[in-house]
Amino acid sequence: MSSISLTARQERLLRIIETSIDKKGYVPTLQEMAQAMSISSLQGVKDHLAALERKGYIRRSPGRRRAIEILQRVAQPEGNVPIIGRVAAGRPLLAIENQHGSLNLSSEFLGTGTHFALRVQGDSMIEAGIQEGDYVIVRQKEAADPGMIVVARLGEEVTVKRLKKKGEVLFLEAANPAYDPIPLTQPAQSASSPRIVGIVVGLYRDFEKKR
Amino acid sequence: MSSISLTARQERLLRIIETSIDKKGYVPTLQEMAQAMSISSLQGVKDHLAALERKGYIRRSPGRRRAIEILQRVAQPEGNVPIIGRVAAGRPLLAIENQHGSLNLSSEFLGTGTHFALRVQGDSMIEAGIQEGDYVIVRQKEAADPGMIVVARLGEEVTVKRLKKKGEVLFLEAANPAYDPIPLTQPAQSASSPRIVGIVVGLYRDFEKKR
DNA sequence: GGGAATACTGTATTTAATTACAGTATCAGG
DNA sequence: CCTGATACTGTAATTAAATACAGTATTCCC
Repeated sequence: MSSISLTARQERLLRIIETSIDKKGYVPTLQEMAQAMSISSLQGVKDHLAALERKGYIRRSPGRRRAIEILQRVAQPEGNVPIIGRVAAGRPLLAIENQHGSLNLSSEFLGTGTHFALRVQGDSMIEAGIQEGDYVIVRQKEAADPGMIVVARLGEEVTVKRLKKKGEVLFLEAANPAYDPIPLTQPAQSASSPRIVGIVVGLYRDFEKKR
Repeated sequence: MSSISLTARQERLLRIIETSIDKKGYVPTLQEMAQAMSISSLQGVKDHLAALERKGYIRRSPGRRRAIEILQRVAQPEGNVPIIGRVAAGRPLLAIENQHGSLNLSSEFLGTGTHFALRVQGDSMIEAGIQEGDYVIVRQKEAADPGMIVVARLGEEVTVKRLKKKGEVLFLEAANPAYDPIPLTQPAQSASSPRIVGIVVGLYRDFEKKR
């Protein structure tokens, strides 16, 4: 999933083209691109397009108007939920290297915010109807209400747990009683202490390829 | 979800435009549309576009090239799974009146074929991890292998069941043992006898709005 | 320190694609 | 039976938008 890197200006132009296609449904003209990038000459835009084509991000049909085909996107389109693999402690959660594919859900099901999907390992949430191999759809958020199913980071590991409140203390509790509840200090005192990274808003299960 | 109806030719043109946008990412030219519709004059295409605009399906920017915005689609875009409401015995399954919205899944998760989504009512499949209110993603198919979870029509009702084989006879069995298994005659002898309409390939659960 | 890539300005030219105009034929509704 | 909508053919005119050409400045790297 790696690709030739773009300069800041080239990436900005590609984003402009992507946005126009997503919002209006058609490709902008060179003049519109020039305006959006604050370039007064069309040649500047042409140079950027040539670079984008050379790097394999777009394909043009010479001479033809608005005939730009996007081969590789830089921005995730609306409703596109990236599937995250391993979650390393130091790295940002949504690092590109980590993406194992994507799920596309209508925004009516997602609501607002940044979302990602995570493959569930183990059977700790089996009693909440979440099985091993399921994808949980997570909205990135550091606060959650008791009763919600959350995704939390414990050092190098990421787990799906239910948030419970006993007295004044918040606990991360597995639906499976075989696991012990984990107390939560809020706000997190150190980098290694448990931290909520998001709340589970949806679930997807694939009955065919249990990879 | 109702709208002004299109003539056969108008609908065909709209489909051609939609297909071009979905596959290539940009709007076709009038000449390309004419060729695709086997019309030798551009005026014929212009007339159809005028009708589509008047009926509110598209929006054009006069004079500007390839500036067609689609306001209302006729064909479901790739990966778009319609959510079906009630399933009446006489009517076709995918009747438009019946659509309650749509789920959008990447084609990597869908595979080939026609799909629809169905909201699960009741707890008959709770032991297979399918809960009330879940959406099952169904691939339309009349044949299924034993062990698969299928959607079957029994007169006016539609149920989600597991297909089992006992000797030479196929049964529709609920995961919940409180329900009795239903024998299946294959091929179906009459309109009222049980009939498989599809196999369950995926499941989506919304943790937020349990409408 | 020279050459190649990036990142532009500015004007002139060309052409892809839309419009415009002038017709013809069919069908449904009042 | 006439009017309005649909469904075209065919050619000419127009213009939106891409090219082409001639430069300049900056940065990176071998």
